Amino acid sequence: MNLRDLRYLLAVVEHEHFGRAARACGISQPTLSVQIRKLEELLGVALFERTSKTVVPTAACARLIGHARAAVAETEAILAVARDLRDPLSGRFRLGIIPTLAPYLLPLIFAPLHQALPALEIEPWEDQTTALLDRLRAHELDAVLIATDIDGPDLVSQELFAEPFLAGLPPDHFLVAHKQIDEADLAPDILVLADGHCLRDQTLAACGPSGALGGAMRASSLATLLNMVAAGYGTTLIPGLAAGAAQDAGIVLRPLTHQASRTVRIAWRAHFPGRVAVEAVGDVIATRLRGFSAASRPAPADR
Amino acid sequence: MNLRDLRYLLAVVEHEHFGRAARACGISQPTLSVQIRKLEELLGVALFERTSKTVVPTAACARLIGHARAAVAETEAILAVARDLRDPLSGRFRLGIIPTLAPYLLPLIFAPLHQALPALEIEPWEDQTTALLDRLRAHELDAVLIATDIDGPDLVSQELFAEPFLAGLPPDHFLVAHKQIDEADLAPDILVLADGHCLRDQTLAACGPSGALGGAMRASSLATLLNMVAAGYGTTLIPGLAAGAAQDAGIVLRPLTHQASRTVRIAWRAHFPGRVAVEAVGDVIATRLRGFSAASRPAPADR
DNA sequence: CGATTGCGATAGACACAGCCTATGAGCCAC
DNA sequence: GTGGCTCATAGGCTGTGTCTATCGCAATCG
Repeated sequence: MNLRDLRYLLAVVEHEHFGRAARACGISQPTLSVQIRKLEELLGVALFERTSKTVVPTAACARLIGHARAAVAETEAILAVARDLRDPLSGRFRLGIIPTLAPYLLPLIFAPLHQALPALEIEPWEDQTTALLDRLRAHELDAVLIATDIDGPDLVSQELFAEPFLAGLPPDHFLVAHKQIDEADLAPDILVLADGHCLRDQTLAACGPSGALGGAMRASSLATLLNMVAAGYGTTLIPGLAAGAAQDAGIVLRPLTHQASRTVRIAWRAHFPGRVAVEAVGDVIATRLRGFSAASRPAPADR
Repeated sequence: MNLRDLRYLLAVVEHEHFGRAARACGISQPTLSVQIRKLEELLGVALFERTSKTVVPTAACARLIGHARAAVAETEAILAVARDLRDPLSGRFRLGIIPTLAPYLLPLIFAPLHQALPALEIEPWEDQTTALLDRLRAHELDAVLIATDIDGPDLVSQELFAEPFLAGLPPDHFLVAHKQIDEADLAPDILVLADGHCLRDQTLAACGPSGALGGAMRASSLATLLNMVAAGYGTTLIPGLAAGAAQDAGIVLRPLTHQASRTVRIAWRAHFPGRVAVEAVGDVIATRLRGFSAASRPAPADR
């Protein structure tokens, strides 16, 4: 049985006239006659009582058309829903973001995203990189914002912007006297985040593994870390976007000699059909952050 | 869009695997891939996120499958209902019967009909011939039992049995002395039914138009007529099937010289698809009444 | 009363859509 | 690297839905 046949059936029921029903269906009358006849043979039931003057639905037909109408209506609904869903820049967009980025980046991009992609409902999800990638692979996220390179061939990513690090010092630290600080000089009393935060690895990579970096001193969040540095427990690397928060906490910032930085990227499943939405989101973020790394570097001062 | 495509869609959603879904649908995997691809193009929406290892429905797909399931279910319902309706010897059967026949014929045929056609629900409708034919033409009846020939080419009929007439006399009527009565002898004081009853016309045709037949004396029902005859108001022709009722009323019956009779037939629309049901009903009635006219005639005594 | 009109059914030709098999391309495991 | 799994692609075939042309029937009209 075919949906087309059901439409034909409904048309004949409505018009009680093969010629007019055929015209309404955009087909010729013989075609309609043949198709109705076939439907009757398929169902094993006479659907219409035809004379040269009248076409009247049989009792059996009356029992069937309700279901036929419902079936046709459901397929119309499918088309209607599909039409609504057609715009890839609409609907829910579940975006994972790492914790050292989310609190500082989200306030910057929320408004631009809403303005550029008004139909896209961004649903942020904050977790560490590995958890985000797991959820991404499990189709529980549509894209993630991370600061590391990604692995397998199942995921692809795009660079959005470079986030420079700054040296974060307690106000009374002896390095405060320096205008610029070598990453390695931070190592002796550097504080880092707990395992799993990519910022921890990035800090260690930039400043070198200092055996001294207080074993117990692993902050569970960047906010905690900032407060500990401000309280004089040690130094740390501050991601550029958190600079404001660090200063608010009372931390003194200094540019780094080797301009250590991390690259923020958006990643998604290689086969994700909503790729255009991901790229649109990425573009908005990259545009909003354009010039950020340059501006926050000590140098050119041209903007 | 095609129902087949929706079935394919549901299969892929269920199996999350093109090969197995194709096998479940009884088609090859390439065919399924192509059809799903076409459906996606038609809807303008990606339905599945495919990798070499996994097939996962997209969010859009999840929004659609409910409707797809409903549409498929409705068509299954159509097939199921049609299966139930397929037996032409089942369902409602609206049977019109003329008033001079119904009370006496129905008790005879109800049980045989129910036994022979248990799935057929006979719905009797009692009215005069012209009203019955109107309703028949209006598709409000499936067949009618009448005692006249029918007209147009839109209706066809089949003879069921001959119903002989008997002379009906008041017990004290002078003709009671005769063993057999000539139809014409009844004319002088004959009573007839009201206009519209075919029995009226048949009586007049058999006995000849007697100018004397009391103008005001037109009974509205055969039962009334019988009682009036029994009370001595006149004579009449009694249809054979009403013989018992006539005797119960106190009427004396006598055979007729010319063996006047009427033919009971079943009629239906020439294009009525339920023709087999009509003929089955007719057969049951004819079988039940077989030998009736012979038996009620005075003669052969061989049965 | 024959001609015309309007109806659905039928016949034959054609084109397209769905199906197949064979093959390709990507990924994974051994 | 090779074999095996996945889905995608290509090319050829068949079935069927479609058309136009025509028929048969019944009602209407001049």
